[in-house]
Amino acid sequence: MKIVTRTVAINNLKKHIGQDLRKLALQHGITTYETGKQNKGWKGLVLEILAGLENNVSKAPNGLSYELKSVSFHNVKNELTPKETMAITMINPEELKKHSFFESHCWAKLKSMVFCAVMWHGQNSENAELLKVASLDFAEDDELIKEIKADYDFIRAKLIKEGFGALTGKDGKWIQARTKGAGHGSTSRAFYARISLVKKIFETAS
DNA sequence: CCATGATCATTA
DNA sequence: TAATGATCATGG
Repeated sequence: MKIVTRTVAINNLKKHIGQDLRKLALQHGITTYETGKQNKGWKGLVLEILAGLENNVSKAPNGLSYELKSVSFHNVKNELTPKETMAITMINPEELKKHSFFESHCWAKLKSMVFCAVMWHGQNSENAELLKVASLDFAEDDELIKEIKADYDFIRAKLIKEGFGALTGKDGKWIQARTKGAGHGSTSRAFYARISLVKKIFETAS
């Protein structure tokens, strides 16, 4: 098991900017689209490997103190805009009730992330280029963080007051508690970063 | 079987 | 286009 610091991970990723991720996925034996079935998580897996993490799709933490995330981008009026929201982490109802924002997994991951912008080529895209790599550290007194914390507190209060099932993607200004089930009846929830937040993060990190 | 990766489908 | 909810492939 190699030790990969965040800096090293970023440098590793930067070597691949502009390259076709699908080709790299094949080199590393990651199923993308070849079997006829789409693995929606393949980009994330490729990125983890490219960063030097020999991780699989196990649990959330990459073993270190940072998170590796990828976001699809597409062009809107000459501007590169995030196409989708970004999953941050799963919501554990018990932990959400007990922990404040700065004790939460959500914050732990958010404060030290590595973002990968990936070009989106339409649905069922078979290829994607790595557009950009950015790292970002949040400070606890960051203005943006205060607002995110407010969203967290709002969602937390709603969970306690109305229950887990009352949470919806409508809640929150910067982050939301969307459904993210296994797709077979069971549904859980996860924190998602709204597009506006993703965009802001990239502007800040640039 | 479930948690995790992130995208897909539908609606406005 | 944007927003919200639902879904799939993968490995332990």
